[in-house]
Amino acid sequence: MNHQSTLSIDDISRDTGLGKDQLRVWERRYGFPVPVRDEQGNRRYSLQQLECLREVRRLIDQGQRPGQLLRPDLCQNMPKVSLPGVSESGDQEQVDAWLQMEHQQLAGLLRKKMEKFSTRDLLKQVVEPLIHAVGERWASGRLAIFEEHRISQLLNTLLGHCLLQLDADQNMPLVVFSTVPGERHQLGLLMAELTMRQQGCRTINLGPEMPLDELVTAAESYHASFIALSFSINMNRRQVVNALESLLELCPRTMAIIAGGRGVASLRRLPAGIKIVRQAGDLRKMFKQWKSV
Amino acid sequence: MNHQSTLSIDDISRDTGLGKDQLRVWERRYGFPVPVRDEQGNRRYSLQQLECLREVRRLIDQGQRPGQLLRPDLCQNMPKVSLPGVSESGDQEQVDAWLQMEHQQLAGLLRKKMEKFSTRDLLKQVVEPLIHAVGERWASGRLAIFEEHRISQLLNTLLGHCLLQLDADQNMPLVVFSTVPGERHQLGLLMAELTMRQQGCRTINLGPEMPLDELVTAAESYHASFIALSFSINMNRRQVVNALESLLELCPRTMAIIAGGRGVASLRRLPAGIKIVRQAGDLRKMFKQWKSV
DNA sequence: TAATTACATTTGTCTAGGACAAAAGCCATT
DNA sequence: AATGGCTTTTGTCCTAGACAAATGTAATTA
Repeated sequence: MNHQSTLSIDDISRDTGLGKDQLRVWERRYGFPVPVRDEQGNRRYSLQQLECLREVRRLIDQGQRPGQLLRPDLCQNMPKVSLPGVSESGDQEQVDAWLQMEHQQLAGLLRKKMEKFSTRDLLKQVVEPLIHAVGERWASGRLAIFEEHRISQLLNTLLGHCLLQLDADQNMPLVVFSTVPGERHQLGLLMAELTMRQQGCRTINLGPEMPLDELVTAAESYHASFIALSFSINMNRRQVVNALESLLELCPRTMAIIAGGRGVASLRRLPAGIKIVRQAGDLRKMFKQWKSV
Repeated sequence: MNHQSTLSIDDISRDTGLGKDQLRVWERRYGFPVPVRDEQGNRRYSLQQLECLREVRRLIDQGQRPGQLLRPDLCQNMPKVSLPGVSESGDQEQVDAWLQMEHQQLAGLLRKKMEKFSTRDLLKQVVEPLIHAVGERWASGRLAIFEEHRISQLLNTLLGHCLLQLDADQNMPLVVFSTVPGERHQLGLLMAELTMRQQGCRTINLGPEMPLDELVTAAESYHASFIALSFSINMNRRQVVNALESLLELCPRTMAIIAGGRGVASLRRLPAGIKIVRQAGDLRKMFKQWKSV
């Protein structure tokens, strides 16, 4: 009795990241997407609509507005993705080659690079270009979702491996890492942890999506000096600011909050008392300041 | 203008995992939780209510029913958690000690164990007891959420490390790993990947929560022979069966689906054509069969 | 020219109460 | 113990209205 290859509003919401209310109100206002109804009157979407909505999601993330974009006939003629003048980095070709390799080969290659390079060089020359390229491609629709996941997962294990080999310095501060609920990307988190561990910090990574009050409790219970959060470009500003403000309220004054990642780099004004990391240099400055206290 | 230390329905939904509709309908039916309202009539919950709802969540996951549990005065007198007669394993004391260690020490210890033991022994003697203990403690409320996350994350990097050291055999089948949307736990996934890689399988881990259609597309594009899914005990049966049925419809006949984990071990009848892994031995049998085709 | 300010529009999320099917509990029968 | 049928419980979906936060646009000031 499975509605053959049509999807419920719940399926669509899960697979596109759009809210259920959002889907219903779009239908009411813009006439898209209009699903068929089953015998109980529940919405049933087609696979084509799912595909289309994923595209819409990407375009909106890039700054397009629903009112401009959504028209009843959208499934038929999807506007081409407007490619922003991407400043492709120099390693472009190399990264291209990596992305086209067979998976086991790529894994082997990265493992070798890991042994050859220092952690610092590995981040600069391998991890960052890869993450950057994947992000670019995904945003412009040139990379399948599952490919993004595959690479993320691979980098995840790779970075974890690096991390295990770096020892912490008991005289350096303890930093707790996480992301706010709704932010699932943890690569940025691992990169941040790696960078700080490299400087000798003691680090505890709680993984993604820690409820804010739990996060504060955790940091207190571990006697941490810093809470570090990472925000990917996909997070919308409102969510980010909202989360940071809530966190500030919950947090004791003695704890410093560090925010990093693309989702936060472009923020104009944000809650006072939050430190934003835009460059690696900012970190060193921060710890210097911390030591002098 | 931040509503000081009261939470919106969105906050509560995020931090407890309960649906917004669910919260509203509970209020209507059982008189709990009843939030105060702000000047626009929107619900504002207290921190106490959040705490209480988390407890409720745990109890319901253990099999209690909302109608029995929820009463208007619930915040005042919370029923004690009923401890099931846990059959603690023999390594109990050791695991206890691990959980109470300082984080950096534990990390160091596990790293050493990793070097000393074979992958197989590591899984049996370190990883499985830890996961089991964490699961037990979490379910009975003896372990904070953030502690569960901390250990999971640590094991995650540990397992990733093991994985990088195992080589794949070109003559063995290619297996793609993921979890269905809604299943966020990825430790089981890593354990499964490790187990199969140990037998020489080529593996691709797509990380958790891959939309089902994407998952099938991925498996086809990599020319995989198997799709392996892992289900934690927290998934409810309906979701599991539903997901598996949908997947079967999308999947070409030449692809085999493997399901494993606590969430699937207790299932009576499930869609035909899905292979369930209850013991490690099942795997060997499966591959033997595969080779003979 | 660039930054403010004021006003208009767009857009996401909330609300209420009704409806209904799937899940769980219960009881009698094989 | 297992099966089939009945009742209750429970989560999710529905509609349509409301409103504030975000964004765009125009006018004004430095």
